[in-house]
Amino acid sequence: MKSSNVVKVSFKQQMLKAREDAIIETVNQLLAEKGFEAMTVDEVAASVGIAKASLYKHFPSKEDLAAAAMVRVMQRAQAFIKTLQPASPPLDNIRAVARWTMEVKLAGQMPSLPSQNSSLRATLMGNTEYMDGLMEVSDTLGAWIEAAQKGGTLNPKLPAIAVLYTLYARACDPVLEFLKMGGQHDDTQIVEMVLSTCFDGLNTR
Amino acid sequence: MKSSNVVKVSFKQQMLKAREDAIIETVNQLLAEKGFEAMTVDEVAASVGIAKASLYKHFPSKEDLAAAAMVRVMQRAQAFIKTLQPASPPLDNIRAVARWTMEVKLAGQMPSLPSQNSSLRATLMGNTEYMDGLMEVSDTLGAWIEAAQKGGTLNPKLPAIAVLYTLYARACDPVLEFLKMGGQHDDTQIVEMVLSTCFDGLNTR
DNA sequence: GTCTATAAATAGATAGAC
DNA sequence: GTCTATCTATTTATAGAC
Repeated sequence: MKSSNVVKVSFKQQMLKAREDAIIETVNQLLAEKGFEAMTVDEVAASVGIAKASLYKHFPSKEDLAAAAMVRVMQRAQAFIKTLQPASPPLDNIRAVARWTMEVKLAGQMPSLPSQNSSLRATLMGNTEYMDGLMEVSDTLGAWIEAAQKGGTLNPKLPAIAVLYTLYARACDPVLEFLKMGGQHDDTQIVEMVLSTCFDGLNTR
Repeated sequence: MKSSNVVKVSFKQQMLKAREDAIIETVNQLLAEKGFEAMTVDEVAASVGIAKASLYKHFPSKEDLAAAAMVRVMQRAQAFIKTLQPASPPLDNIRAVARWTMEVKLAGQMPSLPSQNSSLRATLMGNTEYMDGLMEVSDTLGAWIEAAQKGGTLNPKLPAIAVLYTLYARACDPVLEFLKMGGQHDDTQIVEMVLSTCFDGLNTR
């Protein structure tokens, strides 16, 4: 009897999680496509295929809805970073993260960060899961950056924080979509080009 | 009598233009601060200090209001480019444009480009003034880029269009505001750092 | 052209039945 | 938890007096 209950509850929870995953997936896509302000809860509900009121049973507000999607992306980033070899040259890992970020963006799955004074910003900053993830990622990348600078592969004259921000900025680099719209290059080529401009610069070497 | 009329009309038109300039100035600032979707017409009216209905006598829609601000920025870019010496090394002029773009952005006067499927996008693409300005700027920069690539100062392996997009992207580079928020560097230092990452890359040279 | 007042549409969010 | 129906606030846009 007890174990039966446990199983039932677990099953229900699995269903719940599956649905919430579907919701977050949709929100993620809409955030990447049009941003937080332009995305409407009606759209989300229609796209998921449930009533708007049902959405609000899962998430208390539009901000929390978006925050859940941001948390998921952050978790994916953390998961990807864990697949990298700590023993690899730091620059290799840094480049791998930049490449991953751009691939996600090109796949239309990178939610654009909220602009300066969005209501989403405050929600995100109060979201422990998101902030913890952000800090963990920043710590890992920061260590790699400093190691690469000491190792002489990354320019040691740049503040490490500037390098870190430059990496983060690949998540919202419009060059990727511009080049994709041009139709002259496939995703792989685009990623390689932007990687080149990012690490090697525009000038001749 | 006739000349008096002419003067009167001209004066009225000057007043009109002055007011519209003030409106556009405000819109420009709001666009830079929060983007098109988050900016409201009420805000604009309140900030300018006139009634909302009066705004609509000047501009037929929110999109046209924003487009006017975008046109003005484009005109400023064109004006700045005209101050540059055609005989200068192309790379110098390219860097000057990049620097100017970032300075405008840091001053909070660079409206963020509308995301992929914004209603503003369509309006802008149908705005001859804006599109003509964009093409003129692109032609000038494009010529400099190709000259710099032939001259061996810009990496000739990169498609010129990719270089052009990379320059345009400085107008919405979040690294600038991130570094500014950090408070560790002044605007001049920030511009120099981002210029360095843009043209020299993150790697050691 | 500027204003007050008001439409008309849409947004985020909730009530309450099932 | 899901739904339909509704609320409340806000938003873009207009009417109409001056």
